[in-house]
Amino acid sequence: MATESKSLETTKAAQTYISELSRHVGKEVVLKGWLYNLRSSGKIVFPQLRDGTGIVQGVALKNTVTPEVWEALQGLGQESSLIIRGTVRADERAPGGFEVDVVDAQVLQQVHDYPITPKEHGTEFLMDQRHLWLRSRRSHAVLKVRHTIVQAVRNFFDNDGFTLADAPILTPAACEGTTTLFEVDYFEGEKAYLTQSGQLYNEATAAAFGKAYCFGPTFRAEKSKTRRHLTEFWMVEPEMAYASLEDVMSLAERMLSNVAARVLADRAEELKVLERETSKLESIRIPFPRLHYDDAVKMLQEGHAAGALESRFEWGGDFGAPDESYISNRFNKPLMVHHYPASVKAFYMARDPERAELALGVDVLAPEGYGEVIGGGERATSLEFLKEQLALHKLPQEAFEWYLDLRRYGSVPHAGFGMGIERCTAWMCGIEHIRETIPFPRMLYRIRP
RNA sequence: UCCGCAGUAGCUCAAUGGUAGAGCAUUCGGCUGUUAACCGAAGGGUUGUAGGUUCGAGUCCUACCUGCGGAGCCA
Repeated sequence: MATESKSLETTKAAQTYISELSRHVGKEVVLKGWLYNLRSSGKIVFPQLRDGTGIVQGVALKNTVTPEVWEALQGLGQESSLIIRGTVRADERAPGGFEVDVVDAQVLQQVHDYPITPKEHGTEFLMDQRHLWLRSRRSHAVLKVRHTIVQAVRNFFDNDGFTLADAPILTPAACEGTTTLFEVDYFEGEKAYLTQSGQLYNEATAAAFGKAYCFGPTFRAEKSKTRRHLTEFWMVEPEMAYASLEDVMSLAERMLSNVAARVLADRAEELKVLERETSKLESIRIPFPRLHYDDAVKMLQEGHAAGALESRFEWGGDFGAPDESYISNRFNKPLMVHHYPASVKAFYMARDPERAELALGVDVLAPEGYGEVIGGGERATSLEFLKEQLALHKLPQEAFEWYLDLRRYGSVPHAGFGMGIERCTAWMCGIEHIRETIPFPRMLYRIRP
């Protein structure tokens, strides 16, 4: 239910954004946005305007505005689009510190039935209304933090000598397992899949640029229904030629501490909206604790003996969610667990020369139960070893010939990692659900809106 | 795929097996400083679907549907 406004004359006026109001105190400005909330008290109304950069309260008195303006503001519903002309005034009573004394107002569209009210709502309902929920303070704050994380990550790599060289999204074969691929039926005589990692292509670009990274969407057809999973998520993957496991761990901790510092500096307001304890982010500083898989297993077995864990963890397995939480909760910083058994890691992982059963891999486990945010390691360099591994993992060698070429022509030690942007965002924001960290989440049982 | 939980007004939730209710939202009225404003009034329901038990089912039973949480797997 909506009524169109007839005259849009004032839309031509130069717009001031709410975030810039401090520079316009005492001056007249034109604000263009949407009604966040309206309160009225007889002969005074308080329209709260939202414009994407902030929220500000306007004040209109019946005897200081024209009858037309007064009438236009009466009974205006949430998210009505409108333009306000008024004078900026510093006011301690206002949440943002400023108010606007309304001189003129132009309603572009009156709205009366906006579905998201200022009261509580369930997640299912809000997710169905995601296209509108994005306008809320909370979504706005989370996505602003995401934006800053992406920006910080890219700046970090750009300033560290990395070249952005994106990996393809349509691929002919799996990078890791074949069970979690989305199949695309388009290329003649051949099946294609949506990428589940840019990893293998990064190894090619690292050999071309020395240090390269890709940043893009990733698809996993996992039947996972947890707060840590999306079927479509964004991943940043750096890869370095002439680099070791040690180099990758150092890169990961430098990047994460850099990102945390950026979020603290640029998104203080948003962290406040999200009621995030900033001390948790302040502790994300170099160096991060490092734990050998053997020692992690010992820690888990002691945990079981002390009654903190239900089942006794045996050497050789991969950690389950409760195991991860138990270990990472013993540290107040991100924890780097390295030297996993090769059997639980991907085929391209390099082996520990001293102990062939160990892979030179590392997982970075975020504190507070956020789990694995980074996975990476050193890659195998030997052509023969990789051929064996492909066979062992029952992967078709023809599909990987181009990859094997990287070992035929100038094979060097190299290493890299992948970080899930959404998991990182959920952690920095301190929110329960990863699905709030992406504008339009795709999950098992959710492809709309 | 497996285990557990839930579906009642637009939304969030109540309702011993006995007349289906409240707050918010909406509509109307009141209020010159409201902060999820407040006060008064009105409209709003095939209780997820289909069966069953019962004099009587929102409530008990069965199946299905939808969603949520977790496991496995992963970032």
